[in-house]
Amino acid sequence: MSPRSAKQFKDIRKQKKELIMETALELFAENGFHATSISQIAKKAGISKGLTYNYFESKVDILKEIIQEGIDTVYSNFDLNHDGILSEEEFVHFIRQSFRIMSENLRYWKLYYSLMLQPKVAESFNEDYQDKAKPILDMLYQFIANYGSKDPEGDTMVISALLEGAYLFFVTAPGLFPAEAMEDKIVEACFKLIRNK
Amino acid sequence: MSPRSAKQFKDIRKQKKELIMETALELFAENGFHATSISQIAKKAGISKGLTYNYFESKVDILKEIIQEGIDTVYSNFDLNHDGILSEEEFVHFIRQSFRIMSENLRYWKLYYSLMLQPKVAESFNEDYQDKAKPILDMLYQFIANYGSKDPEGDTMVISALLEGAYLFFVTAPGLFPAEAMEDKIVEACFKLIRNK
Amino acid sequence: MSPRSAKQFKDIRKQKKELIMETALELFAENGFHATSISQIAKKAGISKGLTYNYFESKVDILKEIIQEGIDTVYSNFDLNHDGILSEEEFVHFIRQSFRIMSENLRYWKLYYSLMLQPKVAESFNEDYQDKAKPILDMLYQFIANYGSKDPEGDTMVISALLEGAYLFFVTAPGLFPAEAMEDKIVEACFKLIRNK
Amino acid sequence: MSPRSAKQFKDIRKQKKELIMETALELFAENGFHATSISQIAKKAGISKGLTYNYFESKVDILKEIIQEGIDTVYSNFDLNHDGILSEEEFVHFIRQSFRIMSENLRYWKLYYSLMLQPKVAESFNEDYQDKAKPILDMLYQFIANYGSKDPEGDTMVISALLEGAYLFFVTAPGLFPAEAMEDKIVEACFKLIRNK
DNA sequence: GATGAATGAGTATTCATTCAT
DNA sequence: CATGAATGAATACTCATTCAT
Repeated sequence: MSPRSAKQFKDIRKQKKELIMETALELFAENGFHATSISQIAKKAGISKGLTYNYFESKVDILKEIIQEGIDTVYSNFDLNHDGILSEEEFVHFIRQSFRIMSENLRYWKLYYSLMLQPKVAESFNEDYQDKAKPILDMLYQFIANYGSKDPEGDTMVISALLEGAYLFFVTAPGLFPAEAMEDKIVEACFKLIRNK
Repeated sequence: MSPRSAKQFKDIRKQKKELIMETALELFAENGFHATSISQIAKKAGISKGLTYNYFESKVDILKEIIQEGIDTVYSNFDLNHDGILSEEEFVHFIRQSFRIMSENLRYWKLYYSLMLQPKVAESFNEDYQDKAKPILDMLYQFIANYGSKDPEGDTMVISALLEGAYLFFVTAPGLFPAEAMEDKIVEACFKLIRNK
Repeated sequence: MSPRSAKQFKDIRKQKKELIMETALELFAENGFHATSISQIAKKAGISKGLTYNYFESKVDILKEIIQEGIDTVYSNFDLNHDGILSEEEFVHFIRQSFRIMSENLRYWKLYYSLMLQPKVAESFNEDYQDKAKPILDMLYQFIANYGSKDPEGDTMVISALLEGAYLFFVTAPGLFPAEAMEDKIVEACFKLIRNK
Repeated sequence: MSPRSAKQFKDIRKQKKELIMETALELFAENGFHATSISQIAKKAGISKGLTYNYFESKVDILKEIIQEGIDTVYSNFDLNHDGILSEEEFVHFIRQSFRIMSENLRYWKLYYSLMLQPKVAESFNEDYQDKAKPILDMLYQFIANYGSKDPEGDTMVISALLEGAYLFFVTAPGLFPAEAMEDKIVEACFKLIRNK
C-alpha cells in the first residue's frame, strides 16, 4: 500500500523473473529449447506452471528475454575502445576479457551456439546478434589493419575463426585444456598470425 | 501373379530408406532434432507417417542411422596416412580435403554441431565420434611435432581451434567467405602457427 | 491343371488355413484377442501378412472360425446319449470325457473363457455357444432328476458351478492339482451332491 | 484473488480420480483392458484426454490403481477370523459375505477374472492377489480339516472349485439364478461335501 | 498362391497455454 | 501474486487392411 511495499513488490517480481530465467537458461542450455518443458522449468524453480505466464507471455518469450539479457551483459562487460584504436595491450586485454565473460556465462554461451545452429528458432534474434557483434568485429579489423596486416580482411577472418573455435572448445568441453594456458596460447597465436614478418 | 522378386523389394527398400534419411537430415539440420516431427518428414518425403516405421524403429533410430552413415562417409573419404607421417604436401591436402568433405555434406555437419551441443540426445553417439576423431587428431599431432613445434600439445590445440572455427563458419554461414580463399588463408595460417620462428 | 493338382491346391489351402488358425489360437489364448496383431500371427506362422487375407476376411473372421471349429470339435467329441438317459457309468464317463476334451484343447478353452468375459467381442458367438450347451445341460438335468434329486434345478446349478470352477482351475493353472486325482474328487463330489440323503 | 485452498485442490483431485477410475472400471470390465481406449474413458467421463494424465501416469497405471483399490476393498470387507478357527455359523457367514462383496463390485470381479486369463497384462498383479488370497484359503482349509474331513486337501480343492464356479456364474450372468437361492444351495452343498458321513 | 510396401485411422502420451479461484 | 486443474492440438508410434506385382 505504501510506496515502500510497492517497491518490495517490484523487487519480488524482479527476483522471481530472474529465478525463472536462470532456471530456464540452465535447462535450455543443457537439453535444448525444444526438449525443455514449462513444467520442468516450473518444477525446478519451485513455482507453479501458471506463475510462469504471469511473468512471460510464452515459452519463446522466456528465451527472448534470456537472449536479450545475455546480449546486454556482454555488451556492458566489454569496455570497447570506441575510437577503434587498440593498443597491443588492449587487444590482449580484449581476448582475455572475452574468455572471462564466456567462463562466467558458460550456459548462456552454450545456448547461444545451439541457437546459432537452429536458425528457425532464433530467426528474430540473429539481427540483434549481428548488430552487437559488428562493432567488435570492426574493432578487431581496425587493430589488425593498424598492426600492419597486408590482408586485413583475410586475417580478420582467420583470427575470428581461431577465437570462435577456441570459444567452442571452451563451451563444449570446459576443462579439457587449462583455461590459463589456452588463453596464453591463443593470444600468442593471434600475434603470430598478424605479425607481418 | 508372382510377387516382386527379392531384388525388387531390396531396391525399393534401399531407395525409400535413403529418401527418408535424406529428408530427415534436411529437416534435422535446419530445425533441430526435437523441432522436427515425423509428420513433417513424411509429408516432405511424400509418404505416409506409417511407412516411416516400416523402415525405422523410431525417430531416434533415423537419427542414429544418419549419424552412422555420416561417420562412415567421412571415414571412407579421408585417406589417412596410417604411418602417421605426413609430408607438408599431404598436410595441405588433408586440410583441403576436410573442407571438401564438409562442403559436400553441409547439412550433415550442421546436424553434427548441433548434436554436439545437446549431449542428452547424442550421448550414445559421442563415443563413436571420439573413436573416429582420435586417429585424425593423432596424425595432426605427429605432423606438428615432426615439423619442429616446441609445444606440440599447445600448437595442436590452437590448430584444432582454428580449424574448428573455420568449419563452424563454413557450416553456419556458407558463402560468407569465398571457400577457395578461405582454404588458402587457413592453410597459410596453419604453417605460420607451427613454423618454429 | 489336372484334377490331382486341383486337389493338391485344396489341400495346401486347408493346411495353410489350419496353420494360421492354430497360430492365432495360440496367441489369442496367451495374450488376448486385442493384444494380438496380424503381424505377430503372420510372423509366428512364417507367412506374409497379406496371405492371411487370402484365407480370412478379417482378424475377427479368424476368431470366428477358431470358435466355430472349437464348438464343432467339442460337439463331435462328446458322445451324448440322445435319449437323455444316462447311466451312472455314462455320467462318470461324461465328466472324465469333458476333462479330457479340455486338456486336449487347453488354449481353446482359455480363449473361450476370456471371450465369455468380454461380451462385446464375442457378442455374436454367444448364441452358438448357448445352442450347443443346451442339450448337454438338459442331459445333466435329466440324469440328476432321474437319480432322485428333490431339487433338480438347484442341484444342476450346483453341479454346473462345481464343474465350471474345476474347468477354470484346469485352464488357468494346469498342473496345480494332479489331473487324475482332480477328476476322481470331482466325480465323487458330484455323487455326494446329488445323492438323496 | 487467492488460489484454491489445499483442501479444495485435494477434494477436486479425489473426486476426479474416482470419476476416472469408476469410468475406466466400467469400460475395462465390459470391453476388456486392451479394447478400451483412453479416449473412450475420457469421453464417457466427460473430461479431456489430457486431464487423465494429470491423475494417472499411464493407462496401465489406471488399471493398477483400480486393482489395488479392489484388493483393499475386499480385504477390508472380510472380517476374517485370524485364529483360523471358524464355527459353522462363521463359515456360513463367510460364504454369504463373499457373495455380497461380489455383488457389490460386480464389474470389478468381472475385470478380475478377465485379467486372470491374460497373464501378460496382469503379470505384476498376480503376486498381490496370491498374497491376499492365501489367508482366506488357509482359513478354509482349517475349517474343513477341523470339521472332520478325511481328505482336507482334496476337499478344499473341491469347495474352492464350487465357489469359484458359482462366483463365475454370478459375475458373467447375474440374475440367471436368484442370488438368495443360489447362496442357500451353495452353503448346503459345501456342508454336504465336507460332512464326513 | 504369395509377398511386403503402403496407407490412414487410431492409440497412448505430452505440453504450451488458459482460467477459476 | 499464485495455484494447479483443465484443455486441445500435437507427438511418436501401431496396426488392420489394401494392392501392385
